[in-house]
Amino acid sequence: MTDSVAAAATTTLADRILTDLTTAIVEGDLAPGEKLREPDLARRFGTSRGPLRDALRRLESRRLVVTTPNAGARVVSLSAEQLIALYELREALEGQTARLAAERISEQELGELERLLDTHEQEIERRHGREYFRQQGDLDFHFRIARASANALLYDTLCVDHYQLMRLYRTKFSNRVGRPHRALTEHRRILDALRDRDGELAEFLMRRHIRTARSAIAETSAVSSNKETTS
Amino acid sequence: MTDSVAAAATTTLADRILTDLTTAIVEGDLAPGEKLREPDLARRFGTSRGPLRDALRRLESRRLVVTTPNAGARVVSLSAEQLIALYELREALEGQTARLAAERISEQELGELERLLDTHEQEIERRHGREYFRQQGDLDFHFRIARASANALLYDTLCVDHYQLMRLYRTKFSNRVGRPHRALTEHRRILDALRDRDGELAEFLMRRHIRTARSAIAETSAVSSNKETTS
DNA sequence: ACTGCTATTATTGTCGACAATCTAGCCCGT
DNA sequence: ACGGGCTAGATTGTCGACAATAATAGCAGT
Repeated sequence: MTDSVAAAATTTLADRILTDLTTAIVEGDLAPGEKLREPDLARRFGTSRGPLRDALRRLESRRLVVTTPNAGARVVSLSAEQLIALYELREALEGQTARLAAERISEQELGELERLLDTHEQEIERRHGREYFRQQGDLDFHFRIARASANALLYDTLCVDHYQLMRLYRTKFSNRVGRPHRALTEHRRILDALRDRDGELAEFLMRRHIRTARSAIAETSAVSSNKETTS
Repeated sequence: MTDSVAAAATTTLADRILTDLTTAIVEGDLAPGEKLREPDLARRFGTSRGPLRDALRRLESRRLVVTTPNAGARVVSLSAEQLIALYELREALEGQTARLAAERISEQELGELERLLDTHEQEIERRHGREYFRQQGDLDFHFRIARASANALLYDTLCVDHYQLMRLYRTKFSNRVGRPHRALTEHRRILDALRDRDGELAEFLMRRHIRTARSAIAETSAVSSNKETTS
């Protein structure tokens, strides 16, 4: 489900710690900026510090923790500037996945995408479309396109290296009224472009779609930074 | 020189191993696909396996080694398909850096880029422009633009995570006659676009520039795979 | 000779302890 | 009272040894 090719059945301790720590961070159990003390965490997961350090290193490569030599690891805490940078990265990567997907997506994948968007529409209409599920679904749409781009490196960079980071910083900003409908429409247009095998248009629409989300963030953070300077 | 902000003066053992192993891989001292046995490497670098495993994990995040659980690490060995995927990733990332750099680059950085290209021209003319130096210079141009994009995440993804991998797989393909001149011209056009603050054009030119290199690779690998099937 | 199993070996995964470094609180001098 | 240096505690970095898993070589049987 998560990885590309059939993952090895054997699961090492560091693997388990990695997933547990990841959920702990994303669910907010470990707050952004919080110090991650190796002895504490080792006790918490019932292992020694060896596998734990291993897991921390992998979390670092997924940008969920930042480490400074001799000073340990902290949960990542993105500034508004860094969050915008993340969206600028997404815009580039996902634009390319859309372009490539238009050339390479299969009929079956097109059908699955269509059904996915139908589900989203229903969710939004009966207002079960509350944040949590909708967000997951939104990312699901984006990641299926990444998979359809048939570029494992692009897929990994997006869906492995930055997936949890996006999840972590998504909650706070995508709750403007009317946005779900708008986003769904944008998704449908992108799907149309894919079906037409129009890579150029698919990229254009995908980039604009992400840029829209980025703008919302930029506004929000501008407001909050104003509040800071005012208070 | 390598990192963005002033790197901490303290250098841990894992850091030293990381750089040494990186050069060993890029210089070809460790061949692609070669098994990396932890006890051997630990002896080679005169440390224990702890810091070595640490370094291996970081090399994994830079995609220079691939690790499978309980089976150890190997030096990366890209297939033609994966190499093309790398260039598709570069096209997306560097196109975006060019676009952003057009908005954000300083006059001083513009001047430095111009001087760099002048140096390249001289190198090419007196045919000191043999592969090694030219490649370094080429990457230098690309990375200065990444820096000028003022997006630390984009810069790191390109210049930290994928730099050595690009170095490793660059030697083999960029030696077509006349290509240096052509590439220099393309670089100058990109610089023009940056100076004009024309982000859209800068992105277009950068993407085409990288796509050209990718096509050369696709041809070469097609030829070699033909040879394989013929033999 | 070849296939399949078994035992040995080697390599990776994990652990606890020691050394080096950083952090925090205290004491002292001005 | 305030600041600087010093000591004590805690935390990270490193090491060597043990356990678990995988790879290999040898052997037996067909």
